Amino acid sequence: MFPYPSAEGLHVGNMYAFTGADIYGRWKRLTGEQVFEPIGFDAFGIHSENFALKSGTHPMELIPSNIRNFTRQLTRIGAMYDWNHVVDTTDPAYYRWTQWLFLQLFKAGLAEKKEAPVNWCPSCHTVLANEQVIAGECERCGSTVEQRVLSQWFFTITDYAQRLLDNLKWIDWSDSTKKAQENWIGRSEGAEIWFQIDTPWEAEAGSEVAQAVDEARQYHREHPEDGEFDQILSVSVFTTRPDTVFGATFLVLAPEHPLVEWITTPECKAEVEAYRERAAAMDLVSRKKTDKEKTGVFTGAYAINPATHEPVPVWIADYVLMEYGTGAIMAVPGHDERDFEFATQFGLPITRVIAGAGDDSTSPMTEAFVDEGVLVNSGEFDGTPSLAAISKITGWLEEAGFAERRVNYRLHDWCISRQRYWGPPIPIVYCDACGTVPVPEDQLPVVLPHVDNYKPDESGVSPLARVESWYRVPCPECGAEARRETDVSDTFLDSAWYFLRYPSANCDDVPFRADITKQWLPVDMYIGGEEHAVLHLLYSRFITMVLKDLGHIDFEEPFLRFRKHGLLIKEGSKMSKSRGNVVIPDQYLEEWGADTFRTYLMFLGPYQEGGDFRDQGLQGPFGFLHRLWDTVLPVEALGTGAPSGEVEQKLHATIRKVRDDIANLSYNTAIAAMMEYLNVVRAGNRKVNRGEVEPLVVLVAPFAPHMAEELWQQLGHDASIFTGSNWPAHDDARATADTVEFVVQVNGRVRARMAMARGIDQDAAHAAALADDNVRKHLEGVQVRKVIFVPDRLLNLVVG
RNA sequence: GCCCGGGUGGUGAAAUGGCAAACACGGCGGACUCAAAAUCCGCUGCCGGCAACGGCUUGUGGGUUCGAGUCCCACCCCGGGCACCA
Repeated sequence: MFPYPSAEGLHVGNMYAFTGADIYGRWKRLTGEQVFEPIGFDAFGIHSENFALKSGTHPMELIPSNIRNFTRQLTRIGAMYDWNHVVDTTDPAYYRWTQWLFLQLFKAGLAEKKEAPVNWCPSCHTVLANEQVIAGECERCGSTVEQRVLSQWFFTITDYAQRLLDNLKWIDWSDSTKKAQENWIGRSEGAEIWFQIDTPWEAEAGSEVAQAVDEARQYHREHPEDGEFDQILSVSVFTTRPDTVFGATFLVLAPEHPLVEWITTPECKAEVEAYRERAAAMDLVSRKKTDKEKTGVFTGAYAINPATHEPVPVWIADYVLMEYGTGAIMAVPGHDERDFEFATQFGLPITRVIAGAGDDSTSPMTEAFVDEGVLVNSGEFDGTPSLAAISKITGWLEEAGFAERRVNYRLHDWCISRQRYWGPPIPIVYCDACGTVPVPEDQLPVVLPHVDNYKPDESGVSPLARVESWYRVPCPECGAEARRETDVSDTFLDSAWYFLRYPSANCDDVPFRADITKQWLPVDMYIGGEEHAVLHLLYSRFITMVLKDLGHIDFEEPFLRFRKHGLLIKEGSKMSKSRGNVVIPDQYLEEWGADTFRTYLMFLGPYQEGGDFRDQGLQGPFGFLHRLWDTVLPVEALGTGAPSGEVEQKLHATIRKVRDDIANLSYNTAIAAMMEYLNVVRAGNRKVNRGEVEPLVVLVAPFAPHMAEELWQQLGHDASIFTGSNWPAHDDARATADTVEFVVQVNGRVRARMAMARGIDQDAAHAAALADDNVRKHLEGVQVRKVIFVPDRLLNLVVG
């Protein structure tokens, strides 16, 4: 994963991630594979822009200087990057193709413009992401955040929800990452159910509502086969619990629901309007707080429960969200905690329709019963187990024309518009005559102009909207005066396709060349932090699927294997600027060298779980590498005999273990195995042979490439250790020792350990055990009832 | 509330159901040194014992098993993610 080049410079977390990936790549190369290991810079986005605003340096100067600094640091960490294929998302030669990508989605109908509520900080004059709203206030200035409705570009990623979910079954990714995506996509199966409005009042003659109802009635008379009339005068709800429909004692609509205007009675109008206004002003984060007290108002309207045929009141409340399902729910207070709370607060009826163990149809309800049970108070379905009733009742309502089976996803469409400056302009032109016109591909890139005042203002539009000379352009179709889109696109779009660009980074005429892409992609191994589990990794998958569907590539998953690495902490606590405990690699590289630093980072804990960085810990790998150096040099002092005996066995076992551990990213135990081997080689100050250490130099090369390279040359090789395939072969037969340490237990407690020949049979082992004094002592006066024999491991004598 | 991780010596951590604590750090003792650093050697989970050896020990409580850090059930704590998603 390429870094965001911050002004602070390379963080040790970056280096941790990159080193882990580099070791895997270097190991692959040592085994003779061709490896492409690229690096680049994800340099657009609000992060850089905010830093630029604060520091007073324009992003167009700030970013190149940050990239220079990062490049300097990255050349020192010992990674084998291909510096001829660097990608920089802010380079017009790159974002030209990001804009091209937008156009492909636009032409395929996957990009659409629609109104959407956003968080707005009235003092910073900017749209805020949900993460930037803390307790209803702007994280930077503390002003109360408002909700605004803006027109934005969306990618319809929801069209791909099922496929994004299905492919998770076969891609080889860390389980926790797959699980996070599964939760984010949030598939729920259920039903859409229609509740007909039982209008208890006559709409004011001549009013909009009365007119619309008349039109609908008229249409229905002419087209009875459509059933449109029912649709207009009914509330459609989504539920995963159709089994509880007999307990739906009221309906709740989201305050923004369009039907509210139609059904609210004149008496309730004032209150409803006031409530809707309040909800509209509230920021999106605090509105969704679960611990907030339930609020809501009655619309005056009633709807007919299709199961009970009873009228139920229709309310509006902000705990129902317009963007999920149909924006309306059937409230079942007896069996849903939120509905129960709402009903209790407003004195609405609560009916039990599912009985748990020990309940009957009249058991009082003091809290929502959400478990499985048996249906009660549900007409002909009484006695049905609730799980089975889900399908039965759905079918029954379907037959009567009141329901339809439905799948809903929590995943929302991807809003890619940003009313900011530091991003690629969205390549669209608005023309009065031609409408929304895509910029022709041969006119890309739409270059982001250098703008001195790029600070966002209260208008809610991008800073580019103040640059008339830039946004006034002739329409590409009719030539009339037209206006550019002044929003830029989301940074996540830049990073959703960069892996495709890497191998083709030097191609000017296409985003990625077909032959090169075929050779190198999809990515064989992708390593990165869990913080990107959903956004980046999901968007990349979506974009790849789209490009496959549009015929640009022939695979639909970008990363065949993904492994997340863990989080590095410092002496027990999270690294942060405010704590002042952030580890800057520079000083460590200076003091210890890249080889020691890399090896330590990989040794301090299991790579996929993270670990605790302690300065003292560097001593271990430092000593190990130095001992290796001292053992190999001077080369003339090394003996020439072939490895034999214990050293030979340990060598073969070590080669195998290091290979297996690197393949599993278990770097810490790979390093421990190499240390153990070196300890055996050096034990008792024995004479060391060349054949015993030369393979170790190769094993250590992925971790300490500089030193390994030097030792390799000292050992007389001309070419780099990473050319050809120098990974040593091992022999499984020689990796196992002839004798094993065998354990004798009495009742599961170890009473003796003895060296035995490998492959010894039970009788011989038993005889040897009985010859041991301590074992005999523990067998005195008792009878052996059972003997457990585990070959080459242990003998357990069970006595009683 | 839901979904992932995790809880093992003084510390970072190892351990296909089969010797808990590999590998390191730190500490203690020793060699070298006038001395210190560096380096090298030895010891180092806890309790008892001169020792042989014995007992105890992987967050808590139960269970399965000849045998559990590992599997099952219930719970506690820590880290991360999602969250009024019907």
